Amino acid sequence: MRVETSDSPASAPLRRARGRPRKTVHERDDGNRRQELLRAAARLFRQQGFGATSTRDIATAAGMRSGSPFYHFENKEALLAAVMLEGMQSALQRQAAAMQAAVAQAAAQARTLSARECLQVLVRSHFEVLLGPDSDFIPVMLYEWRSLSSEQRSEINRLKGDYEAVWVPVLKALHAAGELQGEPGLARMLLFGALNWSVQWFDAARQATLDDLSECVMQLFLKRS
Amino acid sequence: MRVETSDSPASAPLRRARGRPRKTVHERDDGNRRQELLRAAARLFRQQGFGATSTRDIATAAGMRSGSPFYHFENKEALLAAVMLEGMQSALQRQAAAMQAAVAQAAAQARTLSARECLQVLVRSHFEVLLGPDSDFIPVMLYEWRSLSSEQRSEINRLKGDYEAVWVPVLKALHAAGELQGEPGLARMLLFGALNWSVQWFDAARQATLDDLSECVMQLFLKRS
DNA sequence: CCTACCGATCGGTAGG
DNA sequence: CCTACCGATCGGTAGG
Repeated sequence: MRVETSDSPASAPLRRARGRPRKTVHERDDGNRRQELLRAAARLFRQQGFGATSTRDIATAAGMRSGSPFYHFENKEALLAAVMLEGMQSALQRQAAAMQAAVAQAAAQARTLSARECLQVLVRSHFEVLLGPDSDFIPVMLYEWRSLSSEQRSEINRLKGDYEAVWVPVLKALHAAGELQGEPGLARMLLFGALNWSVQWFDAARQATLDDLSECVMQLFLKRS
Repeated sequence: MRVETSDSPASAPLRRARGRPRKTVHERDDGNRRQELLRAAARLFRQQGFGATSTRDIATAAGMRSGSPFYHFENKEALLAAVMLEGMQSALQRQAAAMQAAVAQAAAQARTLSARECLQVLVRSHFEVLLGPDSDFIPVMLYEWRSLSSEQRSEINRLKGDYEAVWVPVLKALHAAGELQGEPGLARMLLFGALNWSVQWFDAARQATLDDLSECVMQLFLKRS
């Protein structure tokens, strides 16, 4: 479920009445402005890199003055970490939604999903996270990892672990069935590489659809059983 | 195994015999000092990113003062471009050497290389370029591409084209034989992604060898024929 | 969230 | 390649 950031008149009254904020917490209730900062930061970090993007660039892109991002985030690194966190949460939600929908559809036909079908769903969902709408957050996480402090890495690493954990039994089943070959640990990393690299070359305007891409992955990686 | 760019082989022992400390002045040995700058820049650009690495960091790592890199390179961007150029030239040399050695070995047995064997050689050579000794240059090229000006990109793009051109007929033959499936253009990009992503996770100290990795790639991507 | 501002650092240069 | 230096920009802060 994406957070709506475009100014809808209905959402304004829903926010807390003006007044003194709780001083201890930085992340106040003004989700809207904060969200605009996150989106601007994600876009600029992706286009230019973390090191080449100034907090002034981000402020300007979000329609603020140069000091204002530090009202929402402690420092530039915390902004990067927030972008990555948002990206992972969104990715986990999309992954879970895609799996649940597929399971429900199979159940309606009184059958279960094959491992092959599971992989298809995961691959397709992964491409959507990488290349679909609002897809700056995860590429930033993938390609700016080294700019994070080690403290911030651990929190996001937990979510990455959750995300990958869904794949493991699927890949294991395919390997057991002989449909996926090569040492499973290495094979998993190679597969993720094939998918993640797509952010470097995929151009939705000129090339294949995400369905084409997913189909190619299935054909390329899986053996006939 | 490093490529000497402008040094004569005789000059290295000469300097060493004098035991000259690096800061001694007025010896013109541009090739060597330039090479030290390139190596330091490659390492730092890879570790920290282009934007997060100052020219002072690089100068210090090469044993110079802050202004000295600009004696060798016009500006910071030109230094980045030089790192990438060096990486691609080295990669092309290694690729050509690996292919020639394999072809010669097959010829000694009065036979030709199969497409499968060609791919094996290319994959193994690619992993060496990415993960072997002196392997900072190509990862910098892969992950700092956006920091290059468009002028500098075109020169390096030519070399990238040369590098990929060697793969195309091999992949085409495997596709024709049914050993490699999926739309060939997409399949090539997915394959490169699987390989290139390895720089993000491979740890030579704890994990498999480059031979293990190459074997896994072959098993994962190729069908039995 | 803005105004006004600061100390630090950066890429780069002049001259030897 | 070093010394000495500069203008610009950066991350970040005080106070309202």
